[in-house]
Amino acid sequence: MSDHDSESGLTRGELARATGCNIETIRHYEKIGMLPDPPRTGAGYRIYAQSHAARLRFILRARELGFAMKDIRGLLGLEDGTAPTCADVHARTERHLADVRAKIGDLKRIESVLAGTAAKCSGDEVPDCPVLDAITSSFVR
Amino acid sequence: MSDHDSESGLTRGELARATGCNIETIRHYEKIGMLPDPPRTGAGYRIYAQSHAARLRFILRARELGFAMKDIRGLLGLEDGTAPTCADVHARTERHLADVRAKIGDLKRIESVLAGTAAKCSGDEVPDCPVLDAITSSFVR
DNA sequence: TGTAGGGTCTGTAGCGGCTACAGGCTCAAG
DNA sequence: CTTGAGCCTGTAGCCGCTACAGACCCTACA
Repeated sequence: MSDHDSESGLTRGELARATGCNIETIRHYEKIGMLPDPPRTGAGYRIYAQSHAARLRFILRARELGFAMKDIRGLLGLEDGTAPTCADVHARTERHLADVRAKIGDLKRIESVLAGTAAKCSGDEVPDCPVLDAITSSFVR
Repeated sequence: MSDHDSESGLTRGELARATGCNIETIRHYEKIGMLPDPPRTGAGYRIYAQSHAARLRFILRARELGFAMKDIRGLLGLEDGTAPTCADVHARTERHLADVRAKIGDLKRIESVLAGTAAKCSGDEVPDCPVLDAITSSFVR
């Protein structure tokens, strides 16, 4: 199978290189139904079309944006088999955005505790490490 | 075993309630060596001392602060069997703090992409959902 | 035509950090 | 003496991959 026998038609390795996705991950996504099973050659090799690549790229970008797998399924219309409406997508995005903001808040609280305690300790000889003390007595949230 | 036969001496369930930790998690931490095996009654019931409770609280707080398990091991002196020096603790905290800040940065980039795209879409009838378009074409990082 | 090397195929096991059973034992209260 | 809660062990499952092993196939070069 050369690179040029048709404009499309990628092997699994080619798809992996084209998308930057780990080759095993592609198989994984097929197994869990995130990517449709591609057609095969006589010998059983997968042949991916550009539509597969587009879908995989979508999944990878959504993942970069922190969407959970079940959200990505929803965005792809895999939950009930119907294409999601614009309102669906909007709602899902807003919910995810709220989660992201909450997580930022959590991490900022963590950051301030860590920064405060690390500043107290120069790393030199100090009895009763203030960092360990802070961990044993700090409450986050 | 009553609650009052000695000042200390907790069963597993009591320890779980006292620390807010899931009872199974305690067993898990013992299995992976984060908590020492406690002494047992004749019938095999675990009896935890206050030192176990203190250690478990330490682990739980460190976890709340987002430390990875291997860092917590380090903070507890479980990596090489020696108590960590103040400098060790400081370095580990600074490294973790840097990780936390990096994660905050990642999430903020994600937030801005999500907020920007969600704002473009009212959820009403719009051709070519801008959210899906943004996902298919946005790069984070 | 043979062979070496890459790529691909399948199935399965492992990671971290738990969580949730099943099936049995023990303990305290009534 | 029974009942029900709690404890014991071992094992399996969760997510989202990742990494094999062992077999097959395909291409290039001699």
